[in-house]
Amino acid sequence: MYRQLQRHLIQHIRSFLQAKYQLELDNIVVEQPPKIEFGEFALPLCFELARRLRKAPRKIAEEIVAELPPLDGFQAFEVAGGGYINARINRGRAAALVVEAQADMASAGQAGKILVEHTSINPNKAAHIGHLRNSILGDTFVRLLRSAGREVDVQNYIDNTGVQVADVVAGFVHLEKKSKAEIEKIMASTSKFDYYCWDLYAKVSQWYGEDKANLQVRLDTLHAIEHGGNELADIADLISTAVLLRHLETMERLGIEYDFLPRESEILHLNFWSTAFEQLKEKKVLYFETEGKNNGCWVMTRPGSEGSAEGPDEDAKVIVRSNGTVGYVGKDIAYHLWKFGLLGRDFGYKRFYRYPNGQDVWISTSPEDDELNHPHFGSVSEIYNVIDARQSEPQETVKEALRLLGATEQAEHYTHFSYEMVALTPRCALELGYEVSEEDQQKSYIEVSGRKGFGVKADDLLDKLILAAKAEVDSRHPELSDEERLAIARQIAIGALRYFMLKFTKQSVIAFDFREALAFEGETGPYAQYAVVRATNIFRKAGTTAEEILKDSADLSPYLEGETGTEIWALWLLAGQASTLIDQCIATTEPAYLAKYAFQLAQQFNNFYHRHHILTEADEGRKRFLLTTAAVVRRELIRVLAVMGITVPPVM
RNA sequence: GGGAGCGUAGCUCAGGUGGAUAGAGCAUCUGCCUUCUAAGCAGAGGGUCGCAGGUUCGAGUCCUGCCGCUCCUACCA
Repeated sequence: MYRQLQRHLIQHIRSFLQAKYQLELDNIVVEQPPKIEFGEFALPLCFELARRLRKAPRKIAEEIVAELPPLDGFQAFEVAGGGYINARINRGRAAALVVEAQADMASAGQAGKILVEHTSINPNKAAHIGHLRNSILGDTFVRLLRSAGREVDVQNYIDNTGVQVADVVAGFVHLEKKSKAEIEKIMASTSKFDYYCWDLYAKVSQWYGEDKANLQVRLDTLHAIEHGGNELADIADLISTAVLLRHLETMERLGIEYDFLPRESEILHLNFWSTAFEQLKEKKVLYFETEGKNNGCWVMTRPGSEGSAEGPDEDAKVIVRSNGTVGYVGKDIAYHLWKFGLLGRDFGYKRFYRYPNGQDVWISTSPEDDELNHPHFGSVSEIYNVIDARQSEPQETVKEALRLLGATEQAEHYTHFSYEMVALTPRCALELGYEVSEEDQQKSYIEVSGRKGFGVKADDLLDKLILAAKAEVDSRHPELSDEERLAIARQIAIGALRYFMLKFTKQSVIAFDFREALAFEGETGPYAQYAVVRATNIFRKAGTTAEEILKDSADLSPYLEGETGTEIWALWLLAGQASTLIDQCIATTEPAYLAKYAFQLAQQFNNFYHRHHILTEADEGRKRFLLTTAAVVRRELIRVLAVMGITVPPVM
């Protein structure tokens, strides 16, 4: 409702300004007045006009208000403050729009498929809370896009041939002296092979520090894996596939699913790089350095730098080393050319995993294993890479390479969805039994490190949340079966976790603390879920449903006037802004706004719930109005929570 | 050295392209369960928006300079 009316208002003002002053404003700012009594929209444009028209803002506002023609759906335009123009909408009409919800549905899907890449955890250890932030942000953004009618493919990039996997392979083979068969036995004996690798990974990192020769083992292992077709590569494939499956299971617990898993092994073996290298050389994006410290390397000038006037550009980014091997940025350039359909090559595809709903996850594979009738991923028009802020430099390099290759359009639709890391508070680290140095104890947070085995595992946190929620549900609903209570506890735990990860803005480091993450009160997911449950209870006790109430609505305008009416109208207005918020979250790639909105809507509903007792209302018309109010808020709250991947239990 | 970001209540954080009296949650204190579930509601205290200048009708927001903190800046991935 709000989004639609706002568009009409801007259009109306624009054409009026053109007719009256021959003014063409490309950006008409619309705000919401600080108080609902002032109306629904506030236009500060007269302050801007004051300079151009050389008149006092208030004077201009009076002039405009006096001559502005009426607009359908709007009741009045008024001058306020030092020169604001406030607009009042017709409450009854607007409320009817909210009830219908038709006009507010996402604008017809724009053309062009979008690719969102998120999660991309190295398949050598269990997922931790930092990975959770990535996946939850990415998954929520996917849901935002889909709710706006966009077609989205979700990719989870698997670096199955990198050093991190090599580290664990070296750990199994050299530290634990395990054969492939013995590793397979370990896998079969545990349901959490990723946990086993977590500990081993930490041990290996320490082992490297003990002897320089061990570092050579690491390098040799890496090279064997990259080359492929040997025992170590087979073991790497075995381990990385097993850990990847664990990651999919962990994410599935949170309702996070993928469409395609491109692997680095295919990027290597299908020679994506050599094709990209030809293009990069031909377009002179890379040049061969013949002197200085980068002598013998293929390098790229850094974005923003003009290179040095004389002598070699020592600051240039090395893409191909002097020994002829390519770094990961090079492989990433090739991969991104593929994403936009500019590489001229494709992966092989095979099915890897099937979700309970029948949806398949595909994985990249060699041409021999390519399944018939597979879907094609890639060749999209827009991409979003959910990758933490530390990688912004390489991300810029890839984008710059696209630009220099002439793919300017694609580079513009390349978005690094950047976010800050999750760290642990020193208190939390101590609680977990880690040794914390004096120096670290003084810090406000300590960075999580998979290499040191320092962090909170995703599955552990979720288990802890479920346990805490279960205890609450047990005490509140002894009449339910254990199975039912567990199902509810799971929904609450997921709601708490997803909301927690979304409530912070992306650029804020989350200093993780169990006390806050395990909270179910205040600004949390369960708070919003509870508001919906309360609304549901009203309809159940009234012997009807919210859907039924919304089917036929009378004229609500009589109940939206006066002091009480205005107070309830504020709730309607907020409920009518869901689509505005979804648009805003997409435009700014910031899901936190939606979390904030959901909380505010729940908060205002709880307030309404407390002040207006619906079932004992004697006036039938008024009772009907209050029920409609609850039904509308409930529907929008459920819708917004669903975009955040949060479902609502039947009772709490 | 260069680049990016951050600094707002005791703590954790919001504060679209400058706009009306700087807001939440937690914590502390005071009330409210015979009512549609108290995972809730109402209220109180708590602020030199890091510091100093500048831009203008107007600055937490923009510019400059300081102070403090973090990350990036390898022929590792």
